[in-house]
Amino acid sequence: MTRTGTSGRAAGVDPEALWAPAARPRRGRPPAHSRAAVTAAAVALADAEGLGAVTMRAVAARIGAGTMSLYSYVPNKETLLELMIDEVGGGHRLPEPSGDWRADLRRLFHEQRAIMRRHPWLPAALPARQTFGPNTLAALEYALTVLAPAGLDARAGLEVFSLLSGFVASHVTHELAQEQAAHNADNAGDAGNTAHAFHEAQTRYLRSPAVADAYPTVSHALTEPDAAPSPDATFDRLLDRMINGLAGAG
Amino acid sequence: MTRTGTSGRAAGVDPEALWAPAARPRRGRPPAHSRAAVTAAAVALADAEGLGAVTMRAVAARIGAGTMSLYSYVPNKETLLELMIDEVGGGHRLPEPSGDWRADLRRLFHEQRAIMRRHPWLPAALPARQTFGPNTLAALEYALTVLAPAGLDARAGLEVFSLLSGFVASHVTHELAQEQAAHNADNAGDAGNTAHAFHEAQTRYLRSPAVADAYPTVSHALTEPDAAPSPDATFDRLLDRMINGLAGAG
DNA sequence: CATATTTCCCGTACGTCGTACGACAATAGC
DNA sequence: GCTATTGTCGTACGACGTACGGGAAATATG
Repeated sequence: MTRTGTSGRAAGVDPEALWAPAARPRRGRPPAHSRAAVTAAAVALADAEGLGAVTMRAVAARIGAGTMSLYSYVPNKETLLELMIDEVGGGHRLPEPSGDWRADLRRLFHEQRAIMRRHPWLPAALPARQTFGPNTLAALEYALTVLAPAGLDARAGLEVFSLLSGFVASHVTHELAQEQAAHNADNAGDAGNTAHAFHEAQTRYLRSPAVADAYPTVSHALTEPDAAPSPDATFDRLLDRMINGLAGAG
Repeated sequence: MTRTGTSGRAAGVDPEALWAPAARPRRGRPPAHSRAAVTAAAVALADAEGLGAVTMRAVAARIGAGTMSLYSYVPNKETLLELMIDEVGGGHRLPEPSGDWRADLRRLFHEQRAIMRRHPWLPAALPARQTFGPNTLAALEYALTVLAPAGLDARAGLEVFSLLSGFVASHVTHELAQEQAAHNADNAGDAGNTAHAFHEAQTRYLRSPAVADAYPTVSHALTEPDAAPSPDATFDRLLDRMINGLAGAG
């Protein structure tokens, strides 16, 4: 392992070289793969088996390459994660701004939600990572353009974008966890059985006198079977409130 | 390594046993340390050298124990992280609800911000981890109690709490990153020199024609030296907006 | 076609991590 | 003392990210 510095921040790679089209030399053995192929394999792996399954060895195996061959295309794993994040950001469909900036923002973050649901590892991969690939920049440019008529300067626009993205990520994580829990409750089969058992133990704990006496409201709130309202409607409602709260009054 | 299941979710340990006072047996060799001491050492280590420095070996060394001795007090590292999170949650000072629920909420999340600034690893450790230790539950109970008169049921209250916590974490991360950048810009000394160089390369990239032409607004917004307004005032303003947006109208 | 040059492939190896296992040590009850 | 019980921790295993460098495959030059 090679850790630089004391915080978790990775060393960082020249962004120009990272995101440039990478002109190929005209001499020597041609590469058997490509950065895009490596990234796509990593994304597919994360989609199928979770972020924890994305190891250099596993990604290499998936494209039929030796482990160390990956380092011809990607300087290190941290960078590969940034490439993955930007790659899935290509799923955005961004129409022209309509003039109604609230509606445009809604559309943008609905797209973000859809992308995150398609790639459940994304919310976990995002925090504390700044990615400036073309797809990420495109989404950001769209948001800032749309927000300009709302009376927000660039600085405030960045803040709003970041907070709304964080909201969407956190909300999707919560959504998916709840759907997973519901799924586990249904089939008592062996798949996800340990997860179900853990959830039961947790509920038992939260209902125990030790908890229920000291924190009655929490105990009740967390153990109610909660007749979940439509996830889509909930998201819409919360997103609207966030947009109004954050960008509402100049 | 022992990974259970396909997602990154850890196996999970019986919460009752985890958070109970752990009555000591009256026979056999007495423990040389305690769960609290292990947790405190881990927190101190994270405070001093970052979350990445928290390894079982390092924590053990800090209290003068063999590495494997830690496993008498803590079932695994994931659980130790949960203990750390709850431990620093003990920093909350929660006065009686005043009747003005907006003011009470503001106070609560100001406390959260202060805690996160004191323990900069906390925002990174929080996401996708559900902790139900006494301090976390106390803060949650406070929030739900305070929110009840605002016309939110338990389910909505949980949502609001989770979203506001996420906001604070994301905001503090951003704050600290900016302060770090400002610090790096000042001293061209060797400490943080690579970080400074990386930031310069990034700025150069964001100003390059390739970026500036395609994403002019972003390029401008991200490379302006931005005369940062008072962090405290910014936080206050955003928190107010979030509170009004999320809990504002029934 | 032969050779030199450039580029890429990837087997091996190192250091680090979390943690399973089990021999050993220290206590309390008999 | 002896035995049962509990805590300590040295050793070891299987993962991980990745440095290193020898060999293979292509092109350029003659």
